[in-house]
Amino acid sequence: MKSYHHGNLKKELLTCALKMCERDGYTKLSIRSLAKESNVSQTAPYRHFKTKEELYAAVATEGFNKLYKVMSKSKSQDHKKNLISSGKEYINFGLKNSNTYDLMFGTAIADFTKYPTLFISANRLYQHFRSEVANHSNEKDQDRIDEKSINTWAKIHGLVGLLRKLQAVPSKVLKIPDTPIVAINKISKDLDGYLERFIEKI
Amino acid sequence: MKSYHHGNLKKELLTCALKMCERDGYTKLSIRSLAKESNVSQTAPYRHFKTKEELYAAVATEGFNKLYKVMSKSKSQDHKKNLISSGKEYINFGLKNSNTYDLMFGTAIADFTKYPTLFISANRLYQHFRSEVANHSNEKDQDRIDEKSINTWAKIHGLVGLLRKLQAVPSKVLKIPDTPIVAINKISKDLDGYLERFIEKI
DNA sequence: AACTAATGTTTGCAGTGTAAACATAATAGC
DNA sequence: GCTATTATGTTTACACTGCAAACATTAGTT
Repeated sequence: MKSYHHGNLKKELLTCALKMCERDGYTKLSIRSLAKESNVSQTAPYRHFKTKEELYAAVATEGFNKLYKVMSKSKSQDHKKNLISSGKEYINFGLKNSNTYDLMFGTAIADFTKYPTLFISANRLYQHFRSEVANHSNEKDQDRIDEKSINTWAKIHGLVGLLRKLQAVPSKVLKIPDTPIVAINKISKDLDGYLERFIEKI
Repeated sequence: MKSYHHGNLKKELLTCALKMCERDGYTKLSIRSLAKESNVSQTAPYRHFKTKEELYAAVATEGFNKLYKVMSKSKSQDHKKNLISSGKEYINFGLKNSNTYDLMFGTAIADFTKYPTLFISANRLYQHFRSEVANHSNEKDQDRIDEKSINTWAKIHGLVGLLRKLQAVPSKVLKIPDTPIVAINKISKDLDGYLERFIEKI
């Protein structure tokens, strides 16, 4: 028999939201549909997430944690290997979890520093990435390390955006010459080679 | 006296939508609010834009045309100057017209190739950018030119994304050490120098 | 056992995208 | 010039949304 109080609704809402977000996109993730899929009343989620943005923030936080996990997997002595592995994992995450990725890096959450746990998760990810860049580049100057890190991040982030455009397009578009799509497609087909060249220029 | 038929509603809706989009963000741009601000009935816009996405596409197209305009302004003999100018204009556009920028490069329009005028505008912009990269790099191999172009574009695009995060954050956050925000802020304060170094690595 | 706080439901409001039925005006064919 | 057609406007309607307020039930403290 179902009790009035759910007991662990917040956690259940969050995992449900993550699932829905990935399945339907965050634009389709509504508080009401979330409530319905969790078998509670329409407004029950408001006891745990004051606004929709707060729910977004919670999902995004989970995203950063997941991404941190896969990016800190590789612990080789070879720093270059670590960085390449991280890059691949990042791209993979962006392509496979594209809807969560949007939440993490898009504009749905206006100011991510408003949500402490989100802020912390994002910072931790950056610090890890930064240390990999520092290790690889043998750089000492802290400002240079920062610049290289942002630099590299920006490039990978931009690349993910472009690869996703490629994904979204019907395949016949690939036959139209002189479009950015065919250029991206070429990179996509030799992503490993691209990343090798990529890393040389960091 | 106001006639039943507006006469030029489509154009008026579009300019109004552009204005509203920039003012309030594209998430706030609703067909109903657009209708209201244009002093027509709630559903009048549907005679000109079959869906909301089609309206988005129209706004994004205008965005690409605007961006093309400012990026093809510089016509120096010095190819490097042209490229730097374009980069600056791109960043500037992304920061000043951030909401339109989201529409152009975000996921609100699932498949931009579905809208021919949008597709054409985006392609034209890419071709222009690509020719600037080609001119600057003195490269002949077409595949390399494509890769360099995508490369550079990805990086600038990513940078815009990060700079916008910086913009969105309250200034006190800049005092918290060891965050990506302070790293981005450093770049932001010497954007010209950054772009100079940037272009050397293309 | 009783008071309080936490967490659930019901109800209600204003706003949304969009389909359908209808009204009016511009236009094309005769 | 009259009429049939088409383009473009309005009204109405439906299912959905975020969220506030009032209420119900339970868990935790004292």
